Amino acid sequence: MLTERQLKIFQLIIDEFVKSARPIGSRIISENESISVSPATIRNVMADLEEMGFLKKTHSSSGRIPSQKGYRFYVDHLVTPVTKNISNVNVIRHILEDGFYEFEKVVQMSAEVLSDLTNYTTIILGPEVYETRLKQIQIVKLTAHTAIAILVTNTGLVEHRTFVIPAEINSSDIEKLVNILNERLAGIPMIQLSEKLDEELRLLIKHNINIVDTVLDHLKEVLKMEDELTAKLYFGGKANLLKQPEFKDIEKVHSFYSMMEEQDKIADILKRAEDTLQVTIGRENEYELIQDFTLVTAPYRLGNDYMGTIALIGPTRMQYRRTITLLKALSYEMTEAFYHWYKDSHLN
Amino acid sequence: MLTERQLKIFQLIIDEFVKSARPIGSRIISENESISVSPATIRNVMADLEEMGFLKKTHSSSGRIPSQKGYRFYVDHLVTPVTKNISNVNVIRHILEDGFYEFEKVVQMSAEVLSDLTNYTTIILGPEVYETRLKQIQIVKLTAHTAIAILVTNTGLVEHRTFVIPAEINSSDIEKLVNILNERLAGIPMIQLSEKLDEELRLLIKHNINIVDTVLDHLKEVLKMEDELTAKLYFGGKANLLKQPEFKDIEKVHSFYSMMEEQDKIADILKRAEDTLQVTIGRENEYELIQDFTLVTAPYRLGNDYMGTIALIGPTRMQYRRTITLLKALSYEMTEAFYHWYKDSHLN
DNA sequence: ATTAGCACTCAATGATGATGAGTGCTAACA
DNA sequence: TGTTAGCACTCATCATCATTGAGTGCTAAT
Repeated sequence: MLTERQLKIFQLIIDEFVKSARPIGSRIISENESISVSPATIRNVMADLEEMGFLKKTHSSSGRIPSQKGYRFYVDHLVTPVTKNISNVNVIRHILEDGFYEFEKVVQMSAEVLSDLTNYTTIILGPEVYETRLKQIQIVKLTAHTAIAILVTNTGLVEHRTFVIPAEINSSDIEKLVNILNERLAGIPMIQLSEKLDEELRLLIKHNINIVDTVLDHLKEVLKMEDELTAKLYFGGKANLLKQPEFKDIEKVHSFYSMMEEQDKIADILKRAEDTLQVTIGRENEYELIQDFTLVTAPYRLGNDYMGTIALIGPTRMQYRRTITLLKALSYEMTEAFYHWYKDSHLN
Repeated sequence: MLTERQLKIFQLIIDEFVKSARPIGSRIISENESISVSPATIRNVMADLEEMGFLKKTHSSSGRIPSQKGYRFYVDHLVTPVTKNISNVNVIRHILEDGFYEFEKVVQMSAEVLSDLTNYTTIILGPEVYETRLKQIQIVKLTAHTAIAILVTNTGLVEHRTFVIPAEINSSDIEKLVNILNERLAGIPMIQLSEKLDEELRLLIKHNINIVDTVLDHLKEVLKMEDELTAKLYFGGKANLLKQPEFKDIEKVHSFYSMMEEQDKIADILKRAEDTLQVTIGRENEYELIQDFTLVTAPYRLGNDYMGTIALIGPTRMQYRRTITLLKALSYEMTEAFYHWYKDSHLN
């Protein structure tokens, strides 16, 4: 176990390093008011901490910087349990209360605010589509041979897609079609729509409406919506990390942005974060391109059901306390907001 | 006027500089097969070109790089009139043909493809909303006290927004409301919807439907859609410029990204590009933050009406011929595609 | 008009030394 | 026995300086 003094010095080193991004020497620590021992003593402590693997040097006579193990320990044992930082949490709450008009916009705004507050990059994974159900479908004839299908989900997401229709089809047929679709498909999980249409509705529709098969084929394609159905990612503060000194060479910038372009990979990782707030530091990340960073993730829920994940990416030299506090707050507030928002949508 | 030899050497210098991004010396030029004079002679020619303002030096004994005036001259007089680069143009055409299912996606994909083909950053300005009209409106009740209004424009754009409704209001009232709205508002320019509702429909609606004023107030707000109504920007290849050697220092990267965040400014600039293909080089740009770059813009149309602008941002050291060819091709193809797509939408 | 030759300029590179922030170790001290 | 002053040592950083080489402009010869 660590002595109290060791802990204190360790914490100070982390704090200083997070501020300055430069190796911390014994002198800087000794200048802290709360420290009454000499630099030499601190050097001894530092040597101990290094031996235990919490600190490391950049070269043989440099100051110390936290190791990955050091950060891990810091996060697990030294990050004090969320002191509610009132003003910042309020910012978040206000957004969710005032601006709660639309899922996508709320999420997008949250991502941006969180990035502004932390100076890191936010990624929010939207609700799993497996969970969302069709609320209503609408078809709007746009030109003589094209129409737009609009799908509204129970989560308030609106998806739309244009498709080709034969010129012969008339408006009242479309109206009938829409009616049948709504009667039979409302409440069905989005992921099953296409299948249901094919298996259960095709005959029914053809019985009732004078409609060509191609329309149904197109509609089936529309209902598949492969791309749209995978959960969406919302980004905030993509450019924020440019401010961090660890990005002084272009190479890192480049690799960061190519990482951010691999949305499938990112989505995969965020999907796994269903449980609770998680901090994954450097090499702990499975995905290679993130191994220079720390990823902090927290789920948000609808009631008890996992809905999606909020994530922050920053340098391993991260303001962990602040980040964790804010992320916890946001995930809590989002969960709350969604609860109030949707609590009656379960009823109908 | 320039002699033929001066022209040839000038062109070679530009070509070389575009490739290498390094000042070009007389030796490099003399090594070109098509040049039969000695480096000394080339130096004389270069001195002439410099005196005329087409070239400049980075220091007193360096090779030459093109000046802004040089690029201007190159673009105006030496860029050969678009030799159709078949394979690339075909890529563009395929996207527009195969993928023409939805305006937004086509535009987004075009932006990305154009960026991939050029390695610069693409910005596409969506259709002016002043030109677009309401095709149909739909209201979907989402929860007991919220509803989503969905607006489809004649250009196939789908906008939606959630708003609060009183719990009392019932579905058949909403249906009636939607009917009236569609009867009276279809074909009206998006920009006037809110006003029309207030001035002409308020009484009519209240006459026919048992509805509270607050609903209409909310609806009026929804129809305003301030943010959504300003033409949208679609980006492609935002990270591409990182590859260019002129971005080796982080400062430039940073200023580039802050420039890209000023969407209003960018939209303003692109709106002015209604006429024809324009190349604006460095300081020719009014907007300061772009003055290190070259902006190439081309409009796309619906018939003869200006719809929006396609733009490429790259370093002044740009592959002008290629860029211009591709941009012309894309603007032509988009105009064509929209024409075929919408030609009958004028009729109804 | 062209070009070989030459002196000159300057960015880029690398070697050298000084500086200083930092260490570990030893010995003295409380 | 834990703390600390003192000291030799390490190494990144920075400035200085010389070298190199790619480039120029000018002059004189072709």
